[in-house]
Amino acid sequence: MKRPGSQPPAPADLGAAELEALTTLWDDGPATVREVMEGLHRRGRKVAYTTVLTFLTRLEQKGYVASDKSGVAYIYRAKAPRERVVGSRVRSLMQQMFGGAAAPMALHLLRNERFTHDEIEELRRLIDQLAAESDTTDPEDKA
Amino acid sequence: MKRPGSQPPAPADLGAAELEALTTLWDDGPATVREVMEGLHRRGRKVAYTTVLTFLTRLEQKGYVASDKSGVAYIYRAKAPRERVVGSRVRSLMQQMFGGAAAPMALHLLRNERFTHDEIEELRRLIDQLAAESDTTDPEDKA
DNA sequence: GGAGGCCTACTACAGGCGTCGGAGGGGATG
DNA sequence: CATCCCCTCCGACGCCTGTAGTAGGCCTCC
Repeated sequence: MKRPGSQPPAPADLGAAELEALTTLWDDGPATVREVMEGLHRRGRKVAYTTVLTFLTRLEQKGYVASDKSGVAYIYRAKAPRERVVGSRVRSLMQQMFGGAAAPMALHLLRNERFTHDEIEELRRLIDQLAAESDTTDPEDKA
Repeated sequence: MKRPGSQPPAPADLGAAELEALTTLWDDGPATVREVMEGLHRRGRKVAYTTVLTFLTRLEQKGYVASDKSGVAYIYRAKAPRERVVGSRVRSLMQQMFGGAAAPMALHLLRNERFTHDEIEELRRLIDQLAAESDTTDPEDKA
């Protein structure tokens, strides 16, 4: 019972470094090992070429990236959608720290982090929208 | 350069299981190894007595809990404030997944999770409050 | 054709974490 | 006293992850 399939990016079996490598692929698009390495270096993670190769290989085994041989070197590209991975990590933290409840986490964020005017306005718009939906949807399933 | 002091709970050097043990202490108050074990069992983590002892010992080394010999067994109590640990984990995830930006994370949560009427109202109140503070505070440092 | 450079594959290793087992001490109980 | 039981200490093991060295293949440029 290690890792069942490989298609659907499982829960959160990614280390910090692996995740960062995957992030460079999300941000910069498909790339060779060398390019990913340069991306990591730019982000301040000074790792050796073979180390990056290891990350990419493991990411591929885990189903997060795919590679195509094209010309001289393999080109790696992210296979797992960023949103999916982000969602899964957020969920995981929510589970660990807030027993799976979203509201406390949202409140925590709003209370403890700083936001600009514009961000606050954007948040408010979204809240208003949620409130509107909630008014039209929830009455059905209230009791 | 392992772990400098031990007083201030460092970034996030806690495993999932260790964190869960710490959580039982937060939730149920100071407890013996056996009690923590029972707490973990209730939460669905079926671990052996000595395993729990290991968690607690490591947590103590890391400065997250303290123990006092009282009578037959040691009583362990959380030393690290829950809020502090929660904050640090949230920050860490925010760093990893959103480049350290709070707003995208908040928006992500609001967009992807479900909230009840009441929760939405509470969020709105908080947003309103932030907006008000922002109006009185930010104009100073706008340009 | 040999030297140098880039690429991949294989192997390795240390530290962290989850998980225990067994040894040893001390009080309670038959 | 012999047993039990509960507690703590020590040691261990396997897996995951970060990190990398080395070997071997292939192309290119003297």
